[in-house]
Amino acid sequence: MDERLLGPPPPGGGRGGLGLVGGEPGGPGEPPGGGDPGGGNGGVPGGRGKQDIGDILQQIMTITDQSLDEAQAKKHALNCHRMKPALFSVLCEIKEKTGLSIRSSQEEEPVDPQLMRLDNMLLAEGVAGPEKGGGSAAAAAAAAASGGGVSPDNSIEHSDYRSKLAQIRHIYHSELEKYEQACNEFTTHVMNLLREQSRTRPVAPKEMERMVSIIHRKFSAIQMQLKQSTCEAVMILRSRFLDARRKRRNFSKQATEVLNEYFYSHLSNPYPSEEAKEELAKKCGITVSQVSNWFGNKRIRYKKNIGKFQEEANIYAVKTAVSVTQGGHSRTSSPTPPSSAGSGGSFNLSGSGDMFLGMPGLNGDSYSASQVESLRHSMGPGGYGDNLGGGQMYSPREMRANGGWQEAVTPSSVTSPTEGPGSVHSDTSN
DNA sequence: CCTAATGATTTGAA
DNA sequence: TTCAAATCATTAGG
Repeated sequence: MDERLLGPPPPGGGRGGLGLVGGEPGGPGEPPGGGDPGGGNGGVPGGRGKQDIGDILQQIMTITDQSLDEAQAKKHALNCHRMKPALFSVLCEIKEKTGLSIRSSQEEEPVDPQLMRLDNMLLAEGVAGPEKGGGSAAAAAAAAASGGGVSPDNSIEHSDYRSKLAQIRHIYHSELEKYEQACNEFTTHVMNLLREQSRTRPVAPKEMERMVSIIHRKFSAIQMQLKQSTCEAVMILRSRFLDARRKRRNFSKQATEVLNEYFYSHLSNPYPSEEAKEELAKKCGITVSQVSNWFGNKRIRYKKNIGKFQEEANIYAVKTAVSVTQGGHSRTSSPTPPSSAGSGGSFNLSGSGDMFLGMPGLNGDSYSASQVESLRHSMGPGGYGDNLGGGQMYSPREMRANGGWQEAVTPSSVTSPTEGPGSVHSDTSN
């Protein structure tokens, strides 16, 4: 007979999906009064009222321990309970009193500075922001900035870099979209939940907003992680592709030619000014810092082993001498390396600054830096070829030059047994 | 594979 | 900041 009261709720009950939007009014719940343990007594909210509310509260308390099915049934019972309106109003009152405290502890979003940083970086890298256009534009800008706008080999590497960056961007966006979707889904989920609950207890719209903002905050925290790892990936990519040390390219023959020309024609003061560096960089299709690096390396390596660079020095000395005496037009721009200059141009050298440049080559280790210096001094400041190229401007460190930019090197070191091209010095006496 | 050459980076001084 | 010096890491040639 009353089997329905004891048995489990029929499957057709109020259980749509997760029971979110439940509340089927026509569900096979208890008949009126069925949930009333005390029975009788009509709807008088007097003496028994308290106990009724306690009952309901108990149901609420235990609801979490129940299976969903039962919970569903109880919920329905709750909604249909005749004391529900009373409970509702009580809850409203409670809420009224606590509402202020809730409200005061919310609504302040300081916009995480770290998130801003990440956003900015992703935007700058072209990962975030407008799809293709922004990305390629940023990459192109980076290429232009680093390569001075030339260098075809550079662009190949950059295309590789760009494709990898695009990959990252794609992953980033799809993940972001996924998160967004999940966030929206979850938000509607919670909203539905709240809406349903609002039939049982008072739920202010403010509260809903707060809930939503909490959810959004949680998801934005996840997004931040995504952004962070994306940033890391980009950084790694950058370091792998843009760290020139890892992927070093030798400068083009022409570039080294230009640089060497400058170096040997300013041998007395091989410190190009900022302007000169810029011009050299432009001419060579490299960056200014690369020019600086080159000169730094050249100076130190030249100084360390002048003998080794004699031939080179001769070559460029000839070139500059020729270009000077012949009114600027010379084979400096000719693609063929002036290997013939070493032999064919030797006669020409004796007249220009070659007297000291050629000597060491003949004598091997008999020269010394001080000799070179004194010779240079005897020739007057600037040495040979220093006036090449017209508007040459010395860097502020020019004073160093006359004192000898290679003064630091000790002449004895050249003749010391450890170096000298000709010296053998085998100390292996064991 | 070994080695020299070479561009870039690091370190410390001025 | 720039430079010298030492060092690293890659490239090129044997």
